Amino acid sequence: MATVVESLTQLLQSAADTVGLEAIIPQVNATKSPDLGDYQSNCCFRLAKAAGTSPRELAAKLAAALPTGPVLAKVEVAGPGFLNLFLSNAYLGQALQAQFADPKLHVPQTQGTVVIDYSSPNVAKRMHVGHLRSTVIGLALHKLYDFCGWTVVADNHIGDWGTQFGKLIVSWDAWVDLAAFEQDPIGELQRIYVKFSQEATDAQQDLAREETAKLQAGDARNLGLWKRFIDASMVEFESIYSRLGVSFDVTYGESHYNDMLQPLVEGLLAQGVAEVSEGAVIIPFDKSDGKGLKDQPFLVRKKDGAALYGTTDLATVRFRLDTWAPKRVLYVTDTRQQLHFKQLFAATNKLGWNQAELVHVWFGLLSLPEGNMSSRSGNVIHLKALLDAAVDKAREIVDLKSAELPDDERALVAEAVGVSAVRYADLSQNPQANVVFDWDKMMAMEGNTAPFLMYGHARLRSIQRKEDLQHVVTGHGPVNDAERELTTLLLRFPSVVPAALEANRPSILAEYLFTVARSVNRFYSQSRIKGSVGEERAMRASLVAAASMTLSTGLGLLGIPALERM
RNA sequence: GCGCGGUUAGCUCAGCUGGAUAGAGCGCUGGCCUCCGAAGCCAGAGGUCACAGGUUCGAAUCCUGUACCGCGUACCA
Repeated sequence: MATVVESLTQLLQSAADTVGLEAIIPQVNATKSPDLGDYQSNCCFRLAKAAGTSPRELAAKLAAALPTGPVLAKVEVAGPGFLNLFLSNAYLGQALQAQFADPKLHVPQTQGTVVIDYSSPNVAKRMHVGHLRSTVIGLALHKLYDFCGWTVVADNHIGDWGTQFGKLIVSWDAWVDLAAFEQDPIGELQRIYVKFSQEATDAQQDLAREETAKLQAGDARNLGLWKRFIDASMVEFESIYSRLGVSFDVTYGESHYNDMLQPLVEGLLAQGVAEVSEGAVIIPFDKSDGKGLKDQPFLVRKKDGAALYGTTDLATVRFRLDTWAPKRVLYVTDTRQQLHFKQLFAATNKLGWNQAELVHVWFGLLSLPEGNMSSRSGNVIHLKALLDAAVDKAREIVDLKSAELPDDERALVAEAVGVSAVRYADLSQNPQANVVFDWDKMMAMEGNTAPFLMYGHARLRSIQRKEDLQHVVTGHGPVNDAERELTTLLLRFPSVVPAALEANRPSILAEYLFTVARSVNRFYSQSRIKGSVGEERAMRASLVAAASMTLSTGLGLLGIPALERM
């Protein structure tokens, strides 16, 4: 069965043919108020001039040619030429049944591989709230693409190579407290790293460069220490990832590309794409390479011969193309790297590496009220501390509201609710705006929050249990306003998910789910299942089933568990 | 200088492939649990959509300019 929009578009098209309009693509949109119908079309404004009439007259002709019947209950011409389309309740019921007979809820499926590069923290540092956005947005995209049929390769491109290791090695030799390292590896690494950046002498700085070079040349001792730092870091990262439900397919860090870098640069020089400038190797651009790229060359080798992250990223593109032949590659990082990726993409164009669509999914900066976050100055909030605080707060609420649940379940609920609240706080806002960290906002549990959405779902499931309802959608159409509103909203799911995916903005889905949850609350305050019988009961039970499936599926795509009880 | 963002209700923000009276949350005021979960629902107060032009039947949305804020802008990532 076609989706609602497809059906309406088709009806309009055939009406247009009847009237004698040619080659139009009539658009229909959801209305914002039920008095204006369920859908409306503005096509008459655009077409009137060519047809030699006024929009209103044309709308009247189209309305007359639109057959009311099984789909359309009523067509009205309104205002200066709007065409308001009212769907029949019976059709809405059938459309809902068809949508929920499909495990993918009519979300269009796409073939192809997408590589998603997200989270990507630096080794030897504790994850802080600044890492939240990439991780949480990246995970949601991971799930969205997966749901839409893509083959997803999630790659955690960790910062496990480069100059910070020389510094760490020098710091280790000078200051490490092994007992402290045993206790809290990352804490100790971070302590000595901060100490280095605050206190290192010039001699130590030089030594650090030497140690970095030795590491990259394969020095056994340095490699051993390096491995130790990474292992400790991965334990730390995993503890956060398991709470956030994140898992990667591969974790090729920057180190993985080390051997490819010098041959790559030599190749670029040989091809004439790169050139030597001021002792360094650059890929120069002019304005034909992209807006703002003039005089912004891409650096691929420092004058001391070392590679830098541009080099690594270029090698990474090549490796990903060769390994997975992706159709699309997403880089989920903050706004500060926009120029870098613009340069990287322009460089791949010059090289003819056009097999994949490379997309920088960027998000705004998270700062603290005291200013920008900085690991060095200690002006950070650790992710674990934030999650723990949110879980503690959730626990208080669960204890208060759901004392009847067993203790261990309350603990699980608190963990799910607290972590989800934090996750949703970040997911639900415009990713491209900068935000100032706010404890109360991150841990809010009322209003437009994850707990609100989870509550909506849990309550639907509770109704199903208490009323012993089947978890299926029959074809009975809605009757009252709340039922119609919920139905038409649920029918929009198949267009919302691809929209969120194509914009690479999970917040589009989050916002939709919020409106669904509100509609659900209104619905069961107006339409009681208990005590209802016959067709009315079947219809309401269907809405409960359809809404709970939509919420659990949608929440799942955001990485939020849809609990049965909370 | 150039590039990329931001500016909408007291506060935090949606809405930006142009559409009919600009929406939420928090806070504030007032209702709703003998009734399937009140982490909820209903009602109310609250807005020159930064400013100025332009395009259009129609602009918070598109274009141009201005102001203020943030970020980036060759050897860190």
